[in-house]
Amino acid sequence: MPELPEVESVREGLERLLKGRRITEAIVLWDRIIAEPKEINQFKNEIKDQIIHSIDRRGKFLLFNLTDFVLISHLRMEGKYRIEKSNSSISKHTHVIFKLDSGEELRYLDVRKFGRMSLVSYKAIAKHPSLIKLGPEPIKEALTIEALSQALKKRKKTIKATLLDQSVVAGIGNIYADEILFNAKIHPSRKANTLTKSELSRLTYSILEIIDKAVKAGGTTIRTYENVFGELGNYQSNLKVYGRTGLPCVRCQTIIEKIKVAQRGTHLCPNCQKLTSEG
DNA sequence: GTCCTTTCCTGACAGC
DNA sequence: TGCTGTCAGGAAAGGA
Repeated sequence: MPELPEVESVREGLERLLKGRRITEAIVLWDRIIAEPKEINQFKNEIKDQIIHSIDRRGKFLLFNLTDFVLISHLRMEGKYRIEKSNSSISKHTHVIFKLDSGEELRYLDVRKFGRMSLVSYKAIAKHPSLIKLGPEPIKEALTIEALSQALKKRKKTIKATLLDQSVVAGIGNIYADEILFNAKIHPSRKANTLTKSELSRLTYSILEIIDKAVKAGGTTIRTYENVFGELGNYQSNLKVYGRTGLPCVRCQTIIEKIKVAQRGTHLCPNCQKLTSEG
C-alpha cells in the first residue's frame, strides 16, 4: 500500500523513464479509474499528444506535468505503473494504457481498482479539491513542532486517525502511522488534543525521521508494492511494530498487540505506548 | 468545522 | 473440494 515514501520512489522512476515522452493515445479499460473529466472520451482527446515534461509528488498524489494539463494520479491501495512493450500481453489488472512515442506503453495496474486519475488544466490545479486541503509535507522545512501543535490543538479524535488525515500532514498512511507512534512512544488511541509538549516534540521528530529513512530505503514492500522498475522497497526490515503482532517489542520485549483504531488495524507495544500521557 | 459511516474492489484466508 | 463470510484499506461523499 503505497504511502509517501513508496510514491516518491515511483515518481523518481517514472520521471527518469518518461521525461520528454509524448502520449500518442490513451486506452481506458476500466472507466471508474478516471475521475476527471467525467467523459472518458474527453480524457482521451485531451491527453492525446501531450508531452510529459516532469513528474511531481504532493502527499501521496503523483502529478504528471504535461503540455497543457496535469494528470493527478493516486495509487490508493495497490495501484502501480509499468512501462512495457506494446506487444507484451496485457494482464487482467491493467486498467489504463498510455501509448508513448517511443513505441512503449505506460500501463496502470490496480488489483482492487481503487486508484483514481484526474486530468486538469494548469489553471485549475492550484484550486483542485484533492490538493488544496493537503497539510504540510513531512519534511523539516515544512513541518515544525509549532505547526503540528497548532494543527492538533482542535482535534478531538485519536492521534492515529489524525495522522491518517491528509489535511494534518500529507503522505502518512497506516504503516508509517503505526511506526511513528511507536517511535514516539504514544498510544494510538490518545486524543490528539491531549498530547503534552514533549510528546508533540517526539511526534514531530518521529514523523520526520521515519519518513526520511523510508524514502531513502525506497519505501516498504508489504504484499505487492513495487516501483516502476519492478524493484521492492527496503524499509520493511526496519519496521519495528507494523506487522509484528505476537512478536516481542524491540525495546522492551513485551508482546506487540494489534487493535483497531479508527477502523484500521493498529499495532502497538502496550508497555512502551501507554494510554496515559507521558507513556 | 469536525467527526463518523459508507462506498468503492478483489484476493487471501478461515471455517464449515 | 467448494462454498460463504470476513478482512485489508485511502479518499471522498453524505449525514450527524
